[in-house]
Amino acid sequence: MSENSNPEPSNFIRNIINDDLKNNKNESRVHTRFPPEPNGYLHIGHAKSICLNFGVAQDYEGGVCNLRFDDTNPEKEDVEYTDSIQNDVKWLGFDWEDRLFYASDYYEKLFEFAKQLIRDDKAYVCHLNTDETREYRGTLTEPGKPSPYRDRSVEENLDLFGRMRAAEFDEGECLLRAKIDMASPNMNMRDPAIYRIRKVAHHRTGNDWCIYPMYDYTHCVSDALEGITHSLCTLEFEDHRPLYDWFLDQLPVPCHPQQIEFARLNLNYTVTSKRKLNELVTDGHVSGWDDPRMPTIVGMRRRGYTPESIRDFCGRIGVTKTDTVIDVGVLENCVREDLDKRTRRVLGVLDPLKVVIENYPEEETESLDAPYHPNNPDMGQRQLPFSKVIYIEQSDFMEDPPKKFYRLGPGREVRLRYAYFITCNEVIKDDAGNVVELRCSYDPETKGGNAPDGRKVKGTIHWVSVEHALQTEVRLYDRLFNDPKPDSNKHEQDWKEFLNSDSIKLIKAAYLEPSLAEAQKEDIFQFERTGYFCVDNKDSLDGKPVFNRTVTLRDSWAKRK
RNA sequence: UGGGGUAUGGCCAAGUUGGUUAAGGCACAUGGUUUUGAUCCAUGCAUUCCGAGGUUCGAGUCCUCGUACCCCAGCCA
Repeated sequence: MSENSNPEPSNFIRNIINDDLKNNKNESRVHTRFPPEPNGYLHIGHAKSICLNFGVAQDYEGGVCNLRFDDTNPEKEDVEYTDSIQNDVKWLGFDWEDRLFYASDYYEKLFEFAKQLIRDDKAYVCHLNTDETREYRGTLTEPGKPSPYRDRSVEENLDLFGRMRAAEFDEGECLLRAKIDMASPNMNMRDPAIYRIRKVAHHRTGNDWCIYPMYDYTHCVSDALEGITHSLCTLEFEDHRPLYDWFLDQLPVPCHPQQIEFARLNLNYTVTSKRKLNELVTDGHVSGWDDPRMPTIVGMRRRGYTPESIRDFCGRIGVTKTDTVIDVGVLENCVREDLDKRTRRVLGVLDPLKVVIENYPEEETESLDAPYHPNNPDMGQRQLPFSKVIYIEQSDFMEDPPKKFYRLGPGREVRLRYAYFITCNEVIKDDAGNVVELRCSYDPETKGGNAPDGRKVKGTIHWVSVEHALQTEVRLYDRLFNDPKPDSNKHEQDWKEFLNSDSIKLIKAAYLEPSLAEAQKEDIFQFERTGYFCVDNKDSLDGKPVFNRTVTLRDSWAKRK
């Protein structure tokens, strides 16, 4: 591939790496890692980090990226999540090859390193309880004060730490702490915890351990043990960097990776905090983590978003240290762009209005050629059955149309896509005055959609033969929230009050062209003039696909109204 | 003056060591093509880079002083 066809994005992290390479730092290696805690499902925010970490590695000669589970808090973690996370990363199109690691792989080494810290008088066992620890820590503006246990001897600390591991203490009874600086203006340096006691089973190590290492201690050491060169994380860890470096400076680790922080992704009309996503699920506002309205990877997948579109999105938004809120429209646009070129066009009527073509023979059915893609003949074509009674979209008829309305109205002529010109002769209403049926006539000369006399029609509408239609369920999804910033802390209201009550519209019986009976799970189509739809990967049955609307088409007509 | 960060058009974002007309995408607007009011194509869209001073022949890029916003007081990550 030529390099100009898809130039690498320029961002501050790549600039740092370029400099490092120029200076022969890290033996000119580039080694990153994606380090999720397996305590939930991955979402679009994680996708940014995944694309960054794997993407950077991919783009440099010999660069690699590890998948590492930061599993140091057994109470919240589970194999359900390690499984789903691996699936999601793979689905996004990335490959960690044989480099799947767990922080829990390093428990024994971490324990030995901790003893080293004690021997060097850089760590001590502290018996302050939680409240006391908080008091001793001081506040943002006042320094903390040293724990009364801070000056225990190396021997005593070694003995105590061994007994912590041997389960001789209860949860919360004591901690192993780093001995740094209780007066540091950086709270993270005020003798942070290294190990705490948790008498719970770990999803991988079972009951082997009753003490678990903290993130700050574990992460930097894990990075170093794996030979990571650039440890990319989000902005809130900026204050932790001195501690990251402190641990590595004390310990005989093989290398000292550089932590670099970037801004996490925020999307408007969306929430991405794990807590809130979880609340949506447990409170039943959505059907699960994979509800098509969820910003989770599984949700977006079920919605019909493609890995390509998500990767494209992550590339377009850039990587900076600026706190920003990206317009979801950018994501939707990436989806449309990808789907436009890859999906087959089909006809489907979601809100049917019956049309009887009076001059069309009663029993006749004809088969019409219909290409799958207007700009790409390679995608082939299928046959469309046409007959006397068809459905068109309710919104494609107006009894009293405004100017600029190109569609059907009394006495008007339109083209049925790939079929004939029809003219509306009569409007039939029910007792309540609702339009229930149109009586039309067709021009046999216009088969295929062109008039031999050269006359033009302004509008082309989609349709489906009633007799041949596949009747199935279609779900129209929309944004989950009405407000651009549902979780802004400036709102007085609870974020859930901004839930969009119309985020799902269920159509029990939509009428689709019969070829769709063969659609397979996760196939995506464009229903002409209405949007992109994907076959639900859960509720679809053989021959009876259920469709989820991925995203609508752009609609400049709707905008005009 | 607790500490750490960030400020470039409606939303993102590029802008190496100061040097001509401040990339690009999204959005928006207008025109063209079109059997999807889709796609596609063309054009337009920051006398200005948070503000005020200053240095300089020349500053988004350097200096000074301000302002706004974000993060930090888990035995979570």
